[in-house]
Amino acid sequence: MSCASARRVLTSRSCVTNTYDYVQLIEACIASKSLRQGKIVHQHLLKNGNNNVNTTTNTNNSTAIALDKLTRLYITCNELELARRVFDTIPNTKKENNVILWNLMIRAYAWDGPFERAIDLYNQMIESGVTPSKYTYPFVLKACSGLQAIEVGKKIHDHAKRLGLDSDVYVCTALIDFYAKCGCLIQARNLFDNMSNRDVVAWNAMIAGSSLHGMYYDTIGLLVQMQEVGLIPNSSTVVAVLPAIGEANVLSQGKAVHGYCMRKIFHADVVVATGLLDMYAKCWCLSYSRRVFDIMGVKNEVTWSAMIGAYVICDSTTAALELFDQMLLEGDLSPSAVMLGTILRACAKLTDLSRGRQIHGYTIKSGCFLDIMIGNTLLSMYAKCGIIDDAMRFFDEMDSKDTVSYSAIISGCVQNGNAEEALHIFQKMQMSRINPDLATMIGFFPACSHLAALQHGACGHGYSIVRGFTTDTSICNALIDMYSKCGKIDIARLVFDKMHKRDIVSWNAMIVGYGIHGLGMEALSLFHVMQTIGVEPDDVTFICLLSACSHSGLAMEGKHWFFAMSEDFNIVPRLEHYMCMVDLLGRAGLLDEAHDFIRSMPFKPDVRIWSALLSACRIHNNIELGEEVSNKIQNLGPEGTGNFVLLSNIYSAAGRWDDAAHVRIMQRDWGFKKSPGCSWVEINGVVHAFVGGDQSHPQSAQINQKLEELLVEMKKLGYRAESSFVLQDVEEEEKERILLYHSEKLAVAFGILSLNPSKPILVTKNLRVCGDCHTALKYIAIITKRDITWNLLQQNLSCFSCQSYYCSYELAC
DNA sequence: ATAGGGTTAG
Repeated sequence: MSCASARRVLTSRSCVTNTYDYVQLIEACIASKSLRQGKIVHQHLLKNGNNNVNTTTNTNNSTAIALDKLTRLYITCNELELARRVFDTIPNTKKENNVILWNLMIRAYAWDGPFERAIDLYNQMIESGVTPSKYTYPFVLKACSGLQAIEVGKKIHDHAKRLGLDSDVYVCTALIDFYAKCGCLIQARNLFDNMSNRDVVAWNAMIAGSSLHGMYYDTIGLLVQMQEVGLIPNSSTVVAVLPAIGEANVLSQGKAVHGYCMRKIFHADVVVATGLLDMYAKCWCLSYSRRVFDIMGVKNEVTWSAMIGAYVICDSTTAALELFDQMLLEGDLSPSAVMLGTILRACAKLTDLSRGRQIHGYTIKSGCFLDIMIGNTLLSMYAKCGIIDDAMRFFDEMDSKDTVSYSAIISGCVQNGNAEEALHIFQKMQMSRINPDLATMIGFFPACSHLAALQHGACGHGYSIVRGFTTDTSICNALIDMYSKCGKIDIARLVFDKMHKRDIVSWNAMIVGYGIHGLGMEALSLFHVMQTIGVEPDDVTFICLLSACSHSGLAMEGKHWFFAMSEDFNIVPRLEHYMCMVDLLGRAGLLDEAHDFIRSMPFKPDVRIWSALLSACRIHNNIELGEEVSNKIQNLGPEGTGNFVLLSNIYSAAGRWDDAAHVRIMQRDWGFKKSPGCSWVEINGVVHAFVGGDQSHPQSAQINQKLEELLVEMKKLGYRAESSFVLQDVEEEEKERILLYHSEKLAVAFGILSLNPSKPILVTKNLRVCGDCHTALKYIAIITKRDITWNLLQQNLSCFSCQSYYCSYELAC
């Protein structure tokens, strides 16, 4: 019966007497995919057909057949919910021998999700006593790999084995595909090797699995072997191979595959062409990507997404947004969640908050707002645009959070200068039983670095070893940074030496580590090693190297490498490099040279450049130049927070109290706030912070008492309060009191009280350590026989006495 | 076929 005649039957109100007629009507609807007509038949069946149900076994049977057909119709028309509702009304007794209908239903879920329902249905099928067929397994296993449900999949593998179906080519290929997609490449390979007849599909499953997990050499090896046994790679093989080539950045291999596609005329296939486009982008060949894109006859939504993504990968962010606009103008396609995610990442890269907010609105309208991937991208976009409060609120309001959500907020907090909150969220993450993965840890270690939270960092290191992350280069880079900033330069070097593969970040991080420890010669010799083994330094390397020279007083070497940078390494110095040089010359006491250097710069000096010089004026007590530089900073406008403090301190130290007060008043009038000097110490994983004169700590009384005791002992050894560091005009005795309650000393005293005497005390400070505290610490270390170490956070505000960022009392300063 | 979170410098 055709659909048109079916419509006639229904609209003529002629009586459909027998359910068999319904079956024919529905079959007509399936053939023409006519959902509307199908629903009308369904209504009739419900009204009239019910009368027939339960009358005779015969009609009952045919009703079941009609319901079976209806289920198929709804599946064909992508109406999964309707299909399921009809499916559930078919009595179990009528479904026992109908494996095909079960398979169809499971396939529908495996195709569009929710995957859980495919697995539920499979289990229900077994419970109802229906024996799965070889067609059942590919579907239910696809659902398992979609959910990465390894354990469930293994159980299903057992079922198949018991039914003797695992030797079937289809089932076995499905199993290989499942194991490979879930990362169980060894199991997949075992099954593959034991197969008696491997067809192209089986090879493709194995290749796709290796490629997906970035196993480049395995992937290419399989591709070669497949041809050796006489099989010809098809377009699916090519599509499977491309991601591995892209990830491994092997352009030559990518071109070879492209050539193969041309010969086989695969390149006209949208999927193949999109794969090629993406591969070229990952090899940073944007122009090739664009050429593939431009000559494509058919482009679909994925193609556009891939091309826009290609621009984002290659840092052509503006071009990505332009192409997106062009696509919207052409008007045929509406952006998917994946594409919106890509656009949001472009906004984040450009810190284009208004555009990001606009896309956020769009995701709400289009409903893909609920997609967890989109949620995470939005979260990260807000964090990268510096709107951490919005990011936090967004995070709290997210319905479901996964590892990525936590990783994004943790690194977001660190990026926005709130490392303490990052550690806090990391702890919450563990309480909510979401396991930190590799990327989480890469975000977590910098939080430890910022707080010098060595215990947290070392725990994270242990966890990373257990989880097998420490073979990863980025993890090791983060560890080098963490250990060196927590004062453990030796461990940092150990991590560096043990690394399987070092990239430029590893070398830079290690050089910085030496720099902040005042080990300029080690930094230089590492730089030398780097060159002898042929590692090309980048622009960051020179910033690291110059700052290392600066903090070790290696002015000559610094100057040499600054000029060599552009002459021998073809690296054009940026403003940052010039800043390092001003800092280097200034610290070395070459104030005039530094000043001349600023005048000769090809850039307009900004606040940071002048501040570097001003700090040098403070170190070398050059009031005249200090005043001049300070005026320059004031003329630059209200960016120079904190510089008033520097100038005021210069006056105070010289006893020019009126001038100092004048600067302070000016600062107040300009509405600047000085960030308070703050010191902290980590005790059993808890960070305790103190500001000067702080009495808010629960153990404040004990701390004060300890300090008074120490003062007596220190005086016996010859300590004299260095009152020039008290920048207020008060009596000597008062000055001694103020100095005693500086945040540095509070933190040290608390460390002595709380930590086992055998344990070293690491005190971290956000600003320069006061010279009196520096001296006092040496006495305290001797009196208490403790290993006490400073850790300074701000590069520009290094240790007052030795001008190293990080300094141990044992150092000769 | 496209796809979320990540390391170094100032």
